[in-house]
Amino acid sequence: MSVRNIDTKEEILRIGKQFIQYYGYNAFSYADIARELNIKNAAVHYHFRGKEDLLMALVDNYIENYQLLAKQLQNSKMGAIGKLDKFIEPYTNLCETDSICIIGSIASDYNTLPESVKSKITSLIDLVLNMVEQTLLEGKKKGEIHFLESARTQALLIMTNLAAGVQLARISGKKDYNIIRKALIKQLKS
Amino acid sequence: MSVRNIDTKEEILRIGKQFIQYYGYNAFSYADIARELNIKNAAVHYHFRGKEDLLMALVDNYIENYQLLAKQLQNSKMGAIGKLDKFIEPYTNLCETDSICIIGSIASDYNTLPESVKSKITSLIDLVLNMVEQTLLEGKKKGEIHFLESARTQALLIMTNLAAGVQLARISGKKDYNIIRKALIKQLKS
DNA sequence: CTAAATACTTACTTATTAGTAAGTAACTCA
DNA sequence: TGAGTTACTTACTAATAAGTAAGTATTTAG
Repeated sequence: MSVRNIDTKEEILRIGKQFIQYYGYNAFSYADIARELNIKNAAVHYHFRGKEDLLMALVDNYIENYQLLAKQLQNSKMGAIGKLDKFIEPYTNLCETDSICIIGSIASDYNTLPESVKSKITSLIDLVLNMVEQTLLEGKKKGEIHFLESARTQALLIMTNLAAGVQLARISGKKDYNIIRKALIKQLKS
Repeated sequence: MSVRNIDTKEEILRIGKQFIQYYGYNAFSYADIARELNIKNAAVHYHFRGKEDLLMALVDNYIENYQLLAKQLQNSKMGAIGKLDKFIEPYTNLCETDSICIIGSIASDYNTLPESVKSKITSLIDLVLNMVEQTLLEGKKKGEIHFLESARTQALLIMTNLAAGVQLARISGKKDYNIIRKALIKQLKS
């Protein structure tokens, strides 16, 4: 080897994340990742024994990031709307690249995934739902936002609106996603 | 051939529909369909030249069915809530078999699909959204249901709640789907 | 300075994919 | 009755999938 890569493992994770959000788990291969990074097929297997391991690492990654976000939101003095914006922002970014969220992507391929991933994704959803729920409760307490359902139910509604919103945006364009996003915030404010 | 099948073509469509809702477009093969129907791979190709043609036929099928439903709802004397229930019912049935709706399934695999399908799925979404929008407008006019957003926006919210609701149900169970479904109806009634 | 560990490549295997060409049995209609 | 036509099967191909074993160059540690 002439030039060593600084961190191939992280690059594989980066591309893997991109691919799963753009193509879906069953529609990209180790060869695709290798091509993108100008390495060989087997190099990907060196860092992640199998596709299952790569997916597990990716989900772990998301869990870590959401745990971090949850802590940040907990400790932040930001208002509930601001916090929800922080939660919504990544979905808006996904739209820009015709990508969908990891939960939607995994849910779609769920019945073809190994058991290890199936059980891990449950904690990710729990984490996200709890974070939104807490933010909603806090905002309601402060009188900043309003909703009639339980915070948990409201969190479910918001999450499904966003997850399917980015999916819809792929087909009928970002306009529909933005309509959904704005309606969500508007409803909570009124 | 000893015994001729009554209608293999329709059987292929039936299984194809099942598979796309259960596994996703990129996770089932003609071999899978053939195995299920006890025919050979090539027999599937006889009825549908390629996977793309099968998918097109499936989407056409959905379009026909939704056109029929739209007409039925238009001519029905049923109330708006009853009509929405008729729209929601299939999603509830999908949940029972850990399946997701065709729009969600196609949206997830969208970036890997042939152009022909991509453009056709747009009309399906249009059809569904218009149907819900009209039902909402009618119900509002009669004072049967209430919502603050435009009927189109409200239709988008309902559709995304349901589409992602069935996806979520795969992972965290039917309970969450039912919470979403009941909250939707409750909100429209109040 | 050397042995082991790291980060790969080369070269392969086995399974599965979509798809096709050629053959065949049964039905259909003139 | 016999010449299509329909609905397949048999038997294949070329491409791609995930995955592995063995080799190699570079880095690190003692």
